Amino acid sequence: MNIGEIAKRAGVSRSTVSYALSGKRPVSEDTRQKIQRVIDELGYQPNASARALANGRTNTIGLVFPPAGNHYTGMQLDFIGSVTEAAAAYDYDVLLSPSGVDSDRSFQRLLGERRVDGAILMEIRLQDDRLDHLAAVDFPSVAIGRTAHPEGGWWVGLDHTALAAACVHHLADLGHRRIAFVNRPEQLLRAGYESAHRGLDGFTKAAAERGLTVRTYCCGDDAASGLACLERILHDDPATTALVTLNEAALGGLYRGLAQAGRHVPRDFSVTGVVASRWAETVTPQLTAADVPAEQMGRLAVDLLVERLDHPGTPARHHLLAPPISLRASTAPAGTGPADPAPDLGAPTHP
Amino acid sequence: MNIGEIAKRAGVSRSTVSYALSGKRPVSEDTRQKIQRVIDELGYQPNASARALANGRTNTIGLVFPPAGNHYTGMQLDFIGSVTEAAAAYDYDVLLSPSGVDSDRSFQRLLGERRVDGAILMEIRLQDDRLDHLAAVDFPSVAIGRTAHPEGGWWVGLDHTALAAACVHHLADLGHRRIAFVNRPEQLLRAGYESAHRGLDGFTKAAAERGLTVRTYCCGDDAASGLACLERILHDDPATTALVTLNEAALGGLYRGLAQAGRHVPRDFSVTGVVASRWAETVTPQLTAADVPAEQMGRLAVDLLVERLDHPGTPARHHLLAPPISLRASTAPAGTGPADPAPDLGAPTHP
DNA sequence: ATCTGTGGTCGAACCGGTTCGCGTGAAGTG
DNA sequence: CACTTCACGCGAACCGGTTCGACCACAGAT
Repeated sequence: MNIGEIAKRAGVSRSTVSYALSGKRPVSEDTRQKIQRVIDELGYQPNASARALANGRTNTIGLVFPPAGNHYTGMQLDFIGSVTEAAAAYDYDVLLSPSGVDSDRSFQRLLGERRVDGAILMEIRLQDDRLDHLAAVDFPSVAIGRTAHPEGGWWVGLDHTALAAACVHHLADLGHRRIAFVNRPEQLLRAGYESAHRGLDGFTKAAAERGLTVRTYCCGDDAASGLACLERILHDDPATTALVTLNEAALGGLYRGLAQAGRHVPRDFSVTGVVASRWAETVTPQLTAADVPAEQMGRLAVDLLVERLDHPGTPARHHLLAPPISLRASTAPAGTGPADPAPDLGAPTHP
Repeated sequence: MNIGEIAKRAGVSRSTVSYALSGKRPVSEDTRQKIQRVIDELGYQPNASARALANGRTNTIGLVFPPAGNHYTGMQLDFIGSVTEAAAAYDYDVLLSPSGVDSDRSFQRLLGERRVDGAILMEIRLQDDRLDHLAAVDFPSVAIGRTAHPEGGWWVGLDHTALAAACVHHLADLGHRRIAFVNRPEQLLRAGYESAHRGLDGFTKAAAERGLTVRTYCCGDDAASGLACLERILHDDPATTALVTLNEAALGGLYRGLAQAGRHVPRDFSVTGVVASRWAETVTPQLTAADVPAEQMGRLAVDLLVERLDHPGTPARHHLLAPPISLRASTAPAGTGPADPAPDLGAPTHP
């Protein structure tokens, strides 16, 4: 079931079969049909490894998606799905690598062993050794996210600074004066995750601009952490009336914490942030948030990578997205509820 | 940067380098060190395609994960993550294929072009043409899920029948007499998805056994559908006091519907089902449910596949899991709330 | 001193494709 | 009619590994 077998049965040489298939040289209609019949009959498909070896391309792209903390987030799922489908449209397959760093065996395999033609990286850090490495060896790649110095790179990113600022302005416009920021886990912040840093920056600057009183928190990527975080927020400043979050996995926990503290959303407390729409719509009341356009980003990343692969030497391109805030039901003007919380609500307990 | 270059610089033949690397024939300590030095110096890594071509194994497994309906579910994410990590531990890479059927280009590439040594399939149907095809050509694969006739196959599955029944018994024990079943989308049921069918079976039989009054519903995989579904449930039978669901993506919508209808969970209405713990813990109150052990299932699937690859001819094995129900906060004895809902609650409206 | 065994190495063949150079015969051109 | 042009097909080399058979040197056995 290899090309030699086909050639033999069709009574031609191996090269003729190859040319009949690729069309890179003319082949008479007669022999082409003869070959095609044999191929259909035997159900022949050329071996991918042999082809890759011969022409130096694997027709595979690598998707590097390190676990964020200990588990994977919903946003990662959206990226994986959209990247895979976009790649399939270009007849590329996608190879997964859970690598967090440059030195991971899996990362080394991708590059060193030339398993993939190019790579898409997720969970970018402001200083990212993987991207540095890739740039140093001039390996075609596209980042979903951007480093501290994205100039001259290929990436598709979200303007977390602007998005977080927009959330602040939205709350400030509604009259909120004391708001909290719920970030990704501390370990990710320390590791330099760009969304965590840029989001925090945007929040802090916009809050200063509007003269707001703020507190910022790190929060684990799960509901229990969200609950605990909300309890800390209300403990630290019971007069807080709103929060902004980047942490979609904690969202359910934040809501639960508010419910347990007797704060009704949005009457007593407004919640907003930067979250994929599927999560924003899951909670009750639905979250007013900047929707992360994950499918679009995945598709754009593949488009960029394919362009880079097809036209080596093209100057670098990128896309910086800043989706608008979708008004749903979790924010409301401040002060419609009690301005000062009842004294016994300061440190809520739970079962 | 190929093996010939290494050989030249080390002053030996290509075959000697190969043997030094693989250890399949003795190589003197001297030459081995000489070779190793050159390799370290040049950072040489053998080309994966060439190696795959020569020894007929790609060291890659395929993960076939069709979109469920139009998008991907959280459970799929958990599988993808755990499969990828388990595979990495065996030094296997994972190739993604979003194929729904046998004839997809991406599926054909995986098999016909021999891109992978084996495959793991998700979203199994009771009659699954992909599995039939794989069995026919004796291609090593493991299913996450089981068909109508799983005998003699390799799979790791969840006992949806028993799990759904356990939910029913749990509710019946609490005194609920009128309960609803919220299934996956109708299109998936029609397509023969095993979880949807076996879950429905288990629910129906157990309900009959306990003499309960039931209604069953299909529901889209998103919050809006969940809300709509709950409205239908209360419209069709306002006396319903509990529901069982397999649909984790609809969960948020179901809760929202209950809230809008003025039914307090769990006082007026109990909710349970078969749902991954990360989702069960996100909603408020947390869901009492049979937790889908997705990470464990992914790991087991990889274990089975690797065993099958390493020892061809081993008799088929499988794992059928039936995790217990985790008691959380969404179920309570029936009848503690109003037995008959207030008349104006029959057909709730929403903004 | 010859035979046998074995550690160590090499050259060549092979995996299954692609591609280059060349040869052929027929058609087109002056 | 000689001369180019081009469609068509073949054989051989190549991609970068692995593996088989053979060879040599030196050890221990007889």
